[in-house]
Amino acid sequence: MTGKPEGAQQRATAEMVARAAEVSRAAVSRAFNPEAPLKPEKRARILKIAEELSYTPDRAARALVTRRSHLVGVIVPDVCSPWESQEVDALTTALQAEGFATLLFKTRVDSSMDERLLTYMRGFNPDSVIVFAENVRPHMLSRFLDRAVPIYVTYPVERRPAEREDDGRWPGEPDTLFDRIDVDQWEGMEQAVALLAGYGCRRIAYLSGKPVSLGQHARRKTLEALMARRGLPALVVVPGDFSYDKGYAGTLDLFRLEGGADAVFAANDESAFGALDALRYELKLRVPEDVKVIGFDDIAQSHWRSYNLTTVKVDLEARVRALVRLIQRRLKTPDAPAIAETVRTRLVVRGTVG
Amino acid sequence: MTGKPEGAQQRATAEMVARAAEVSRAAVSRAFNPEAPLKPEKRARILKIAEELSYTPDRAARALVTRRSHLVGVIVPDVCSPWESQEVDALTTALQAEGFATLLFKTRVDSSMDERLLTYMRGFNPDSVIVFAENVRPHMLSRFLDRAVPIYVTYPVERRPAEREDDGRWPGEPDTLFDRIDVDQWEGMEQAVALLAGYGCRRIAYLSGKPVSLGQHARRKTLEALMARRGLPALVVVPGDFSYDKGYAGTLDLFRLEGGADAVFAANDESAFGALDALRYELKLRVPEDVKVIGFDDIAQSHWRSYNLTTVKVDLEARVRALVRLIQRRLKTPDAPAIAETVRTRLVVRGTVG
DNA sequence: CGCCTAAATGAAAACGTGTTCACTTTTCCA
DNA sequence: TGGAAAAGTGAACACGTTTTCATTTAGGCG
Repeated sequence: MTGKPEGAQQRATAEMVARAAEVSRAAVSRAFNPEAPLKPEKRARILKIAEELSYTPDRAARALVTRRSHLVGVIVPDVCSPWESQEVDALTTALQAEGFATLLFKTRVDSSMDERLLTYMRGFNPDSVIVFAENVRPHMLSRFLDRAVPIYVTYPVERRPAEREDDGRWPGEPDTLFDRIDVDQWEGMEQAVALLAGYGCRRIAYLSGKPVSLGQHARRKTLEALMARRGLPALVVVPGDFSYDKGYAGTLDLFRLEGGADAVFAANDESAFGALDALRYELKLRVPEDVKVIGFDDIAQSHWRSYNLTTVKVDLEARVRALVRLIQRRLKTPDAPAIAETVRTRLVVRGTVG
Repeated sequence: MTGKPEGAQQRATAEMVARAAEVSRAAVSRAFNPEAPLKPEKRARILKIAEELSYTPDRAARALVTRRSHLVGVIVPDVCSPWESQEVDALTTALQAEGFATLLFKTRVDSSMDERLLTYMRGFNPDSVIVFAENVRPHMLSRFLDRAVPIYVTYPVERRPAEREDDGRWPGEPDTLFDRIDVDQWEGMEQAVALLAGYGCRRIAYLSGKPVSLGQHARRKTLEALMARRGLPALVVVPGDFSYDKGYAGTLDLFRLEGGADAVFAANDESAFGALDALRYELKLRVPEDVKVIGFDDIAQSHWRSYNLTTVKVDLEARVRALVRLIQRRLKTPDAPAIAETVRTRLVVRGTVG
């Protein structure tokens, strides 16, 4: 008994279908391309025979001549993270519906973007590349990928002030080379700060994510700007790395060594869970009575009864829709000017505030 | 300012490298294949020039002639689920290290396996296919994929009794056509039942997963066999679908309508969280004092303080290692007999028991 | 220095498809 | 019915590789 049993026929080829249908190979090719001119009854006959032989055009061969692989490279630091897996899930579904396939690659968010990974990925000829690693800056990508390949970097920005303060990390405006999806963090965070202020919170702590993440950096800047507007005291910044464990430990440090806070604003939901558990089980504080907690993302776990987290929701569906729309547009008109779409955020109020 | 600026040169081709290095195209090809005969200094020169032109062999073209795409198709029902995302993550890392890329597809676990998806996927010529959808039976796959493509179905089985009782769903032993990774659920569940019995639990409920899942079905069978051995009363089966919400609702039903239980054994960790929250926050019962709870998988969230779940851990790393090992073996010797590797399970004791 | 063997090399043939370009057939209108 | 325009069709080329097969070059030994 072998893994490749006797009947292991090779895949059917267009040539074989052509022979069986007594037409030319070109006709077979045209049968699978709806726009190509071909007499309807002939197309039907060809497709029928193709079905019987279970023939499908070989995408590798097709890619060679059409310059379209229908592959979309997706670079993600950590598929395990609930937020990223949610994003990969939605994206894969959307791409699949449009005739693409997801080519998944992993990088480490704490390493600078691996040059080898980009070269490696390029070998597969993706039609497009989506980078969810927030530490990746476009100028890295431009060195290694063909300009013809549209690249999408999801880069969360603060909306106001329009000028970015810490621009050393985003030099020379190379971002206009790429289409971009921006997450407007202002709106949701404005609502969050308003809510906290309404409850009289003054001393607010920010439980940060990995320092290399541009997104969490923007989050902190936004928070500081919003608090300054309301005349609140300076933000207390607690180092973190997006993980539950760091959220837990950081919160312990905050309350044992740094004098605590009225509210903890976490860079993402997962670390907010860590903060919650530290407050409740280790520090014996009540949430929301003693301390308020707010997260960022609104992952599926946030509505679980044990956490029931108030959080700033990013419109993931809209983000994925925009992404796919931009890819299609770019592939259709490669020379169109680069554009940036913006995705909104809004506060979801649950049990950890009020 | 356009998305495809003036300097948008096409990708370098072997032909261009050959011309620049004043050698033949064949030499360039050989330079990238370490086993191919080529004078060392010449290889070095070619590689240097290739580097300068940032040339990489086109994998689509290469696949056409070598019949190796270096693509591995992975079919997953739901990337969002913590367990599956953990598996995809580990697998992607391992495949990447071996020179493969993950081609990710999504199906719905509650649908019967979509035939269109398989045909669609086949068009990309994956070297191998890994199916994590537990409802997929091999005979579906054999109709749509070439026999030359090794397929891996992860199929959790009960170890003892060796004979499977409900074999209608796994007809005619077609499984020997494919390499297989089996999860031996017996060992870990034996430990779990022993622990529960030690605490005097007699009325045990099983919070099941989706009915179509062969894995959860095997889990129930194993549990029943283990309980029968110890002379425990019959298992109380609560319908579920692996989700938190169903775990929550199912547990409410169990205690309000079915008379409750001493212990709840959930088909996976996520639904165990639902059970826990229902017990604590809605039914006002104490865990583990009033009711014990045990999960299955040991996902990352299980050690979070709010849950701190006792659970049966599946050795994910071993499973992924075995998977990659089997793929390599099959690609090297396509005619080798099909084999099945077994992955162990063991109980991780945390706070929800004892 | 000359022969024989082994290693290195390039020309050319695949691999399976899409597409151009002539060519043939059909359709439509006068 | 004739002719022109339109539509349908097939042969051949291109896409970028790997690999076979002659051929050339280098190497070792007498």
